[in-house]
Amino acid sequence: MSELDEEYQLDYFEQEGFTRKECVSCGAHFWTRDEARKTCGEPPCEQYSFIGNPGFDASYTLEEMREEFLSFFEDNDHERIDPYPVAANRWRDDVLLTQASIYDFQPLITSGQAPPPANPLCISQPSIRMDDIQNVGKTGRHTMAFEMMAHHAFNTREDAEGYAYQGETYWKDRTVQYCDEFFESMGVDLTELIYIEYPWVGGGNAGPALEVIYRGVELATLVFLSMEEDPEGEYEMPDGNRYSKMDTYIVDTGYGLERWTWVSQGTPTVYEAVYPEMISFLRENAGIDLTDEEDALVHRAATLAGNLDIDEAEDMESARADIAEELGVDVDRLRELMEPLETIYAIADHSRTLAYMLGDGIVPSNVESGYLVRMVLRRTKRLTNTVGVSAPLDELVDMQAERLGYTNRDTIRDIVRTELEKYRETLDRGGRRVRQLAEEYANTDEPISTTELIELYDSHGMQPDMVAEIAEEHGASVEIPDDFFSLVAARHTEPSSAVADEKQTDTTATQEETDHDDLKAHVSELPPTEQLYYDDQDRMEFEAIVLDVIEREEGFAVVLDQTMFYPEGGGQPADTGALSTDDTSANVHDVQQRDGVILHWTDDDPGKGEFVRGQIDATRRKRLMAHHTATHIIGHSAREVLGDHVRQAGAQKGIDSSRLDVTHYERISRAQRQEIERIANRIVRDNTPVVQEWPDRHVAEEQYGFDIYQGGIPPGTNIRLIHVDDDVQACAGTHVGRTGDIGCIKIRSTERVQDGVERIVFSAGDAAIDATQRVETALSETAETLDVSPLEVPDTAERFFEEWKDRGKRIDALKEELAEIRAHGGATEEVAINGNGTTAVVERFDADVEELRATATAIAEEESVAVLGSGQESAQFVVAVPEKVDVNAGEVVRELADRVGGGGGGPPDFAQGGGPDVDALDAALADAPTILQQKLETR
RNA sequence: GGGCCCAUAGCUCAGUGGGAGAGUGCCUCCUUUGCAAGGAGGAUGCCCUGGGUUCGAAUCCCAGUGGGUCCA
Repeated sequence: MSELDEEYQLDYFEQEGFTRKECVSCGAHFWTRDEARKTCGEPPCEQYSFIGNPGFDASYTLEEMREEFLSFFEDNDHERIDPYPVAANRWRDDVLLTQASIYDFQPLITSGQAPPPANPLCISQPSIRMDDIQNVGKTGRHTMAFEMMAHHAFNTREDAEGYAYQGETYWKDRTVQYCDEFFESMGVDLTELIYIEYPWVGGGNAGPALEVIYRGVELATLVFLSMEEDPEGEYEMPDGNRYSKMDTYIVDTGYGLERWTWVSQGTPTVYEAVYPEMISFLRENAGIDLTDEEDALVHRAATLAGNLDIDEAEDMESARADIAEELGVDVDRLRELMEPLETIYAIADHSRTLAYMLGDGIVPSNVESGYLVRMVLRRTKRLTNTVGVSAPLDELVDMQAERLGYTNRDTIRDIVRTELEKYRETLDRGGRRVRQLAEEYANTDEPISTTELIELYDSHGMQPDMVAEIAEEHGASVEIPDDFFSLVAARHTEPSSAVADEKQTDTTATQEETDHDDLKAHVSELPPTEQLYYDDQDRMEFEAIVLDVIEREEGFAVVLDQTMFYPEGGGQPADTGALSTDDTSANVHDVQQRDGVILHWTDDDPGKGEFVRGQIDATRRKRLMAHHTATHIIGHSAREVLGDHVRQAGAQKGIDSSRLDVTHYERISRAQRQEIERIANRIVRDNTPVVQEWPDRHVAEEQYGFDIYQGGIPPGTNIRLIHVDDDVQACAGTHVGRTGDIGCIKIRSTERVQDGVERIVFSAGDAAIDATQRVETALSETAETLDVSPLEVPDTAERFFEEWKDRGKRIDALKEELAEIRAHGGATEEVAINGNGTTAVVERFDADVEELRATATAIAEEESVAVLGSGQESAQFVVAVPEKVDVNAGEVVRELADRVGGGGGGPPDFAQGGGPDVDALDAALADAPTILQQKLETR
């Protein structure tokens, strides 16, 4: 018996008369009340047996089931928690989407650094898993969007200290008991339940776990999260890594809402149970009208399929043949009936996914979660096309959004429409490209090359099957290689230079690491520095005692008992200034925070144990404060103008300007920019106080929502909130006392930093005046040059530009005329080249090539060879040869250009060239007749 | 965050180191009872911006701007 086996020896199992058994089919260990049971009950060892035979007291809708679960646990002393957004990157940076309820509490709460919102708690957490996207609709059981119902309890060991929660709430026995009781409340015969031992591993944590099986389907997973990865650990888990026990141990359960709803209804597929209205709407909309006989056939096929262990779309394809045979129908007929329905199931699921994503404020983009939304949206659009759903996609998403209770439905629809328009343009562009390519290939017997296919997909977003469809309409064939997507992937594996870069970065990182470790040793000995900068943000002087001085390669790191210097963080740069004693003064050029200890980087050693006076560079700090508060105001104004989906995607405060990156699905127009600026300055004029408070984080979340975490999630039981007008944000930065202290805010530019992310660059206070004046100066100077008033500059500039273009045209025309006159008017002299009447004009006139060219052409039209040279800037030749003269202009030019140290060339009838040696120009021209004669003779 | 692609007439694009092009649209005229259409002629352009290479850059190189796309 391995160490882990003991973990499953529960008192509760013993009291209830469970036996531990080994599955005769797969060897898994499981617990059951049924003495006669031989297998673990889960596919492939056993099949589903709930379809058409639920065994629950009643059937439930999604909403009813959710309520049953939550109120059951509420009745058992759990607090009901509102679900978190599906955009998990709003509180953690390691994942994009919420995939389970435990995600809500990682990493700060699971590690014990922050308390849970309630303990114990229950929740129904919307989650999105994109791994199975191609199986959705096909297998009858996969969904991309789902809700994970869960109850959680957070515990710490008795001897553990310093955690945000203390002691044991409950652990394994109670968890299993709750599970039994909940099943019982649904009217289930408990002898049918099976608890399979199934150790759980994920994200650096692990623990024993039980899978709860009922009638062939897994309805819950009870995870006892209690270990962390540790090479020295005593437990070896199925992933091959070693783990050791943590001080915290957490009950992490998962009850899939969709599965419970499905099982309660016993329908052939999960989709019919979960969104029946949407399915019937889509069926009607797509004109899928089955006869009673067909309907019955589909139902029987789905039931058979449901009872098979179909975990992949490919398996469905092979299973289809067996099902068809069993039902005594043709497999193609069955496929014809089933496929449209499968597509509709997927559309319903994807629309729900989109509603969650967009409703929770994910903005489509070419990066991160925004890209995931875009992928799902485009996929859904393609599905609606294949099955002939005519209802617009924004309406489908809206149906789900309404059901899910989102209030920002107008924005959701707007984003869907904007995205669809973008997709349409992409397809237009790609389609044209494919047509063009197809026409080229149509003349050959070759199929369109794989290289082209990859290029079309990777750079132009054209799916290979779409390419095939379009190409075939235009008479070209396409062969899609089986390993197409791995070929695309190969294109993304890094070239050698990138590897070198990476190594470079690695060394730097290692250096920093060493640096960090070294400091860490010092820092761990020291108490956290008291932060004075929050007490009175206007004070710029303080007194402190030097606790330690760490000598660095360059300069010193000074640690004080308390400080007013703000360490770099939250996009706000560090303060600078000085630390002085009676004897010395050290400049502070950087300030950093490590584990609560603030390090002042100085150029001098103030002396350990000394009493120092700190003086902060007040101008710099005040500018930073004004910019920081202004950043909040700009963000708030942008949200007001552009919509509630606007979220901070990054920010950097500065002395002269700051920037705020916000999520938005279109370019910010000039009018919108000006409106944001107007609102921002109105807030400044209102001169409202900027208030800081330190509420309990869960109280803050409850009251203001997750939007307070614009700049990341701070640790701790209490968090610092900054109120600016109606805007509330968790923020560690320093701020002005009243909005009026900012003076004014000037938006300087907006740029698109990524698709879906707009950068707003602005200046506050003095810096705003400076910036405005610089622009004004530039405008004034331009106005002076044009000799008009600044307001007339745009019209005047446009007029000048137009005139300038007109003059260019006029000059070109005049050059043509001049060339004509030169050629005809006897201003040139013809020389005979040979006895057959071939003549040439050899001339130097210092003009630009344009003019030379025009003249040469005119001369050639008079049936004379033209050899023209110009000494303007460099030596330039133009040679033009009439059609009937057998001389290669290119060869002549090369000969001539060689004599001025350059080169040249061109088509046989017209060539140009030149070289840097202007002094040799005349001599070269003098040789021109000879050269021409030679060229003629060698023919 | 990274890779790749694109920027030329109002629009769609060709041109890949030496003379800026096609189709469509536009203007004028002709044909036609009118429409659809046909014929003839014409005007279109900082060839995205700034550097560099070159005797010479729409074309090659670098940077920037704007857009697209795939991947994590």
